[in-house]
Amino acid sequence: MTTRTEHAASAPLLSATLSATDEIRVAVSTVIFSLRRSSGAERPAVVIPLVRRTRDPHDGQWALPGGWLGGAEGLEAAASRTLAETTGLAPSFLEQLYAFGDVDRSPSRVVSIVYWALVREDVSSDPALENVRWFDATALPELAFDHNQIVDYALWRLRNKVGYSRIAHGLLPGLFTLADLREVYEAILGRRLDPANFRRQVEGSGTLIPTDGFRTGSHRPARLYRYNHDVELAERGPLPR
Amino acid sequence: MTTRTEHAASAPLLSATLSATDEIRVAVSTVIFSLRRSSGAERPAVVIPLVRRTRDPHDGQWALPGGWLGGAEGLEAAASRTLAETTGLAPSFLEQLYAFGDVDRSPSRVVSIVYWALVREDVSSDPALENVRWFDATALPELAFDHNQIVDYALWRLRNKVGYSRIAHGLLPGLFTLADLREVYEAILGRRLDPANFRRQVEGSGTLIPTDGFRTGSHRPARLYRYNHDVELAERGPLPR
DNA sequence: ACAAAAGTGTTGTACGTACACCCATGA
DNA sequence: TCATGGGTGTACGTACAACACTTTTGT
Repeated sequence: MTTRTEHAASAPLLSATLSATDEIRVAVSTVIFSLRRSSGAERPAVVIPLVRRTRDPHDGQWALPGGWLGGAEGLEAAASRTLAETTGLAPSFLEQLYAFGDVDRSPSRVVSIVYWALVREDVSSDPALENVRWFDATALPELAFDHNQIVDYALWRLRNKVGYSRIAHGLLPGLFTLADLREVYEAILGRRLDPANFRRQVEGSGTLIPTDGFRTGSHRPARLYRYNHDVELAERGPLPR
Repeated sequence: MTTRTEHAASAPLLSATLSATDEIRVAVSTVIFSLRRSSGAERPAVVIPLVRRTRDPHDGQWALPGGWLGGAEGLEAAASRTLAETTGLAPSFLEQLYAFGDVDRSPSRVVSIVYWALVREDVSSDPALENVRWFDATALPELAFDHNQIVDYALWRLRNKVGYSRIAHGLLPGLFTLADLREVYEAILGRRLDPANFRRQVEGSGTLIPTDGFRTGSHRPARLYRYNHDVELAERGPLPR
């Protein structure tokens, strides 16, 4: 048995089905989360932008924004490009989700490196773009390729990560009340949280800085906070950058 | 601004540096963890197999086992193949780690999908293979490419995951004592654990089944346990398989 | 008998949850 | 004045760390 470790040459092994690598193409897609408050007095909803396909594999269906990886472009850079082209915004959080490479996930052989991102809700309703629509992440239509599974996984990661990191701040503008922040958690987790306990938890975490401002408008004014940028939104282990 | 979502065609965007995708090749590598008990009365050590490169990029240096992704081969299948070629063993745990795709991580453009795996220590010392050597994971030489960073990240994931899942069982044979299991945790985490508290924690988790066997030899005999295969080694969210 | 590991019991602290209660504002 | 959300106080239960203690073997 031969040991194959070379990254610069490949010798056929046992089976002829291990064909040349040139047939494999690399794509980068991104699951972009934002928040949309329905015009009424509703709770905010987690939304993601999808793009309608205009070509043959799954023509007409909705798909995640993405594109081919450029030859002089890193993975994260490709995801950022995707994101800018779709939303026109800079993400407050961007992380690799997973690499999908099943043989039958596309008619041709495609390995998709999928990222997920958060964008603040400020201007995310900036629809100067054709063929882009924002969907409620919990009520998606049938998407192209395996993109439904991918979004499910991204949602799972989001809900998971919100429990042990401070990424929820990445969905809010610079100034916000504790009720705003709690609503983000509630929208992501899908359940109500106790306001009193939530306050103490997040106040004790050292990630919030109280300001002198208050939000007035209804009932007792609520203090405005801003995010403490000394702490990272999420730890990523010993990964580059 | 044009929105690009097509997975089947790529139109050049703004810059000519986004060249054709055919130059990009996809490799799969695997960080394989096992345990090695030094012959003396030592604590077990976390070890990984490395392969000496015999070709030009980083010729002679040690590198992670891996190879080119086959055209008819899924990502996980490619990692399994790698693993079998290196150790001759079936993994007790196999999970995708990360996709590395920086432009300058190799002289040619290579995107590496990296997996990490656990193999039980039974036969992992089966060195019928050339150019393969097992190294203490905490004392590695300088490796080829960015493989030192990759191993660091895999070690971080291992230490992390051992805290909230039962993957430690994946490093032990079918029957083991609580002291065996505790030693695995101690080897991975690098610190001693209280035997009394450890016992209660793991007994209460429902993942262990006590057998009638005991291990004798020194002092009071210890009960042998086996793993409860009804529970998964680790939850993976809504991922396929 | 003694050393050492196997195994049990007890206690204190930290933290999350539930919920009662007061405060400040708009209407 | 009342309704409502902002904000504080408190009691309970679980989880975990620390550590004293008993049990069972080999030597």
